Amino acid sequence: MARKKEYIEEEVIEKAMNLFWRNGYESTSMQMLEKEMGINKFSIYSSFGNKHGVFVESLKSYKQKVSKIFQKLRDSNNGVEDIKEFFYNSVDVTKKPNNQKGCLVTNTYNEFAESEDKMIKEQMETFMKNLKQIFIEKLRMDPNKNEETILKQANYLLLSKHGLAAAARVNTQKEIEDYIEIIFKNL
Amino acid sequence: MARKKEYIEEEVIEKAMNLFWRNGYESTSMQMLEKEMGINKFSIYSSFGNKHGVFVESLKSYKQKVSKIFQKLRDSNNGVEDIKEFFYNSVDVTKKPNNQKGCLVTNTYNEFAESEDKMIKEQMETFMKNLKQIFIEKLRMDPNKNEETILKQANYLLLSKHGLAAAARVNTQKEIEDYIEIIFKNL
DNA sequence: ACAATAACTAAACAATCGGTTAGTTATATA
DNA sequence: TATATAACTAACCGATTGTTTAGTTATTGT
Repeated sequence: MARKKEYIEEEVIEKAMNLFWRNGYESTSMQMLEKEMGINKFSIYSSFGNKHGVFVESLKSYKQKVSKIFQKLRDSNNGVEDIKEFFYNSVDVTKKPNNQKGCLVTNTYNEFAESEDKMIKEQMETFMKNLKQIFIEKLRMDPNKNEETILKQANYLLLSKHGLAAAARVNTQKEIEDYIEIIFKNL
Repeated sequence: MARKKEYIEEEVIEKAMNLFWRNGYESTSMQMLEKEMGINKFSIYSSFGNKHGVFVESLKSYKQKVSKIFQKLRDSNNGVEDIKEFFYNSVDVTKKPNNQKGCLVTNTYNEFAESEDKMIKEQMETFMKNLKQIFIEKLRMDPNKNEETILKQANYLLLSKHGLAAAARVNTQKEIEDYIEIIFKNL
């Protein structure tokens, strides 16, 4: 029928995701996206509608990227110890390609905290809910914990994880390690 | 010599501060500032130089505003328990005027994490350093803690406070209370 | 090989950004 | 009261924002 696309949407979205991860939503312009994604505005708009659409797809791409770490946590069987391992994995900067800092979801959560963007907020909610559910399952592996304690501690871990992701952007590796150690002393 | 100013700089800066607090730096435009401060651009620029200048003064205004809570913490004598009280005070939304969320310093810390703005970064550093020093003094009130433990726990509290301020923007009062309780469980 | 059509380029769009400036108004001092 | 001068209004600046569109190029099915 007609001409082929000269780019793969999944590939250019991953590049966009890295840019959003580094700069946040507002600070990332269409010009920057053009350059980073290697395609021009027309292609971006025809593939993803608008800037917001690029961002939503980037978030999905990010979720897919971290789903491996999530799956590893889900599949493990050492309870709280696995969560600790998960915390360490999520701040391991050596694994991150371009000096990426923190967690894209947490950054987005913060940047959109006062916004009314339903689509983004919904994505955030489900992400957090999933994570909390995994925490609950891991905590249940300890027969000494009752259900009330488990729910409280899951909440505690969720907020700690949020704080950790925020801290990962500004604090040193050493400070973060000390932080994680004490987090899990309280469980 | 000449005409009098029709506004008080401290007053309009407090209004600007509330706007920055709600929206962050980038998302706050000069137009919004004009409206909120009740004066026009010329006056803003003649009093504060530029947008950045308005923000720096807003940060100072914020520091002054929270200095009472800081002083209360400094003056108290119950060690860790006072820090816990301080944590509760800093998230007490009922005391906040216009649905303000979180802490302006922490929001700024996050927003400027990847920036090279030395003036802002320096303000952040001194703020955090002061807070950490207060934590250390409170922790030293416990004779059972050695100096190494104190430093680690001060770090832990600083990052927890950071996470708390971030969480205060998106989480419920209940979740936050659970979080604070567990933070102080083992200190 | 040709016509249909989708993907490309590049220029332009209105709106908004932070910031400036020419011209007017008010006031303290002389 | 006259004058110097600071504070005001409001229009305007160039640059950049996200988005659109007119015109060109490449590929496909017939």
